[in-house]
Amino acid sequence: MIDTTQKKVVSLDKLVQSLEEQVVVKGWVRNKRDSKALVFVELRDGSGFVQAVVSLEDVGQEMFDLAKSLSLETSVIFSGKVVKDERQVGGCELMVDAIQVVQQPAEDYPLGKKAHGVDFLANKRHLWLRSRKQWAIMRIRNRAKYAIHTFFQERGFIQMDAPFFTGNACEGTTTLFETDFYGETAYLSQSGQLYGEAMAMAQGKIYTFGPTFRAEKSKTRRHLSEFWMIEPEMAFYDLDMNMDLIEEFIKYVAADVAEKCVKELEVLERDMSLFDNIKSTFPRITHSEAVKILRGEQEVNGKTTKEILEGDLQAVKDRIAAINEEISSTEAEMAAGGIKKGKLNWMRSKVDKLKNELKEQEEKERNIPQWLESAINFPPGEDFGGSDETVLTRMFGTPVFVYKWPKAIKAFYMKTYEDDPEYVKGVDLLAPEGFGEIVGGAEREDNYDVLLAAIRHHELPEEAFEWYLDLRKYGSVPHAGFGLGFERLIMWLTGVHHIRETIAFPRSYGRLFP
RNA sequence: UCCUCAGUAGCUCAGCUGGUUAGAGCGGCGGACUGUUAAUCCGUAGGUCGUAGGUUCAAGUCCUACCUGGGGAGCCA
Repeated sequence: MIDTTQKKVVSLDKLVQSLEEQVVVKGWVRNKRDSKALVFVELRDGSGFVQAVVSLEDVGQEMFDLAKSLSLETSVIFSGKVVKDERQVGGCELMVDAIQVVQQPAEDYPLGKKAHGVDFLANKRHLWLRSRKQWAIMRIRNRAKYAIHTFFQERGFIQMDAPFFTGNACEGTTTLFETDFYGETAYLSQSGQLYGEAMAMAQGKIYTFGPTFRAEKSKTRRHLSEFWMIEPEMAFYDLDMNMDLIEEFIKYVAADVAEKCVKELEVLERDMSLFDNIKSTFPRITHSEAVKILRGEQEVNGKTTKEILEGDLQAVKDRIAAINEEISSTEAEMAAGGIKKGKLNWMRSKVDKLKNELKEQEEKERNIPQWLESAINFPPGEDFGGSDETVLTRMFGTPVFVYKWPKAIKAFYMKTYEDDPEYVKGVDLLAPEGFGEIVGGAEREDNYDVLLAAIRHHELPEEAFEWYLDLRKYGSVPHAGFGLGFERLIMWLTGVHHIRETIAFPRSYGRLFP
């Protein structure tokens, strides 16, 4: 039994500050390697990681055998001396003098050290969260959330909570979850925006930060049934001010995460060029310009979509050739024999990785011509598909604002251009690297008659919008706001290619457990 | 709802135009190794090949339906 009251208990992220001291650490066994007189135990405690070294000479046979018997994810308390070791990631390791097992699992830990498939991991999400990569993502999510609140709080925004139960499908477009509300049909909220507008007329500048629900049977890596959204709403803001705010906001959050989550981004091997690209001014183009760019009628930095995409396609083809070459040469080498087992394993895992990359590249090879086809033949006045967003941001390499949208494809509450009534003052911010639309916003229609006409035109139940129309009746002002998909932002910041990894327990089509 | 790909050991996968008794690595277990970083060596256990039909002398392999999952479309953040 280790007397934790007599010794200094240290969290692993701070361990290096206690060099040459006797300390106690508490955590879980992440991995273990043993030999005749040494056991290496990799520990994690939530704050960080360390390698603990148990030497037979130091601890005696009984405790050494205990160390040897530790299995993955055993919860433990170790005491020992912190020693400097440049070979270790944290710069130090723990020379153990005593071990206490808190709980030793009776069964093998289901998650191995080798890669698993997505379905298996999703079913073991409650355990998957303990792994390094998920640990890093959850910490970045936490930091981003903190940064978002800080950003708005420092600028005088008031946080508000919009209701989850709503009486009507407010924008009338998406499929919502139905529930029973004391005998009445209620829906789970798909957006807090309309309520945010009411609060903005009371508080000036507000933001919501809560869950929203969409019952779309989407099976893509960008969709969730339950996700978190940040929805600021500002009185006396027009579209330009809205875009200024979005840009400042995104830059602030990204810079904060880049500064405060260095370790986490390292674990994720995030390509840090993102955080440089984001420093430049985000281009602002109208929907009509975006269409021209897609169709190849307008160049970006002297290049057309055709030139860029054909270049990308060639690069993909070269990569495929290179992968195939590497796979066959490695396999030939393996078949030739005379290779040590360790090396052979290494080669085998290399081939596995290459084959996976090959599948991805081949998918790209199939996709790019379709993307180009879709871009070049893009019908003016339509909304963008996923590939069009990818193509568009590919042209710039930075986030891009697309504003001034055709009225027909946008929501009823967006303000019409006074001098160009076929267009509305909506704006989307598209993230690069294929992450797609992360922000959707607009200046809201503030004229009572125009808004009422829009509600009727969209055949929405007028009585449900009476209170919303009231906002235009009593002291209506120009106002604007936007919605940021929190998980999409996290995807982009972390570079993970699946939105289901950005939230602790994702809810998506076909996934209710764990 | 539609298109598309997949389901073989606990996990990740191989299994060719159907043809003896179903393969590997990891993990497990037993043993060896004084410094290892999913990556030392030897041995060992582990499978009604998603389900149900069908074709055939013969089905993991071909056909049909269904189930489950991946990716995408639609819709969106």
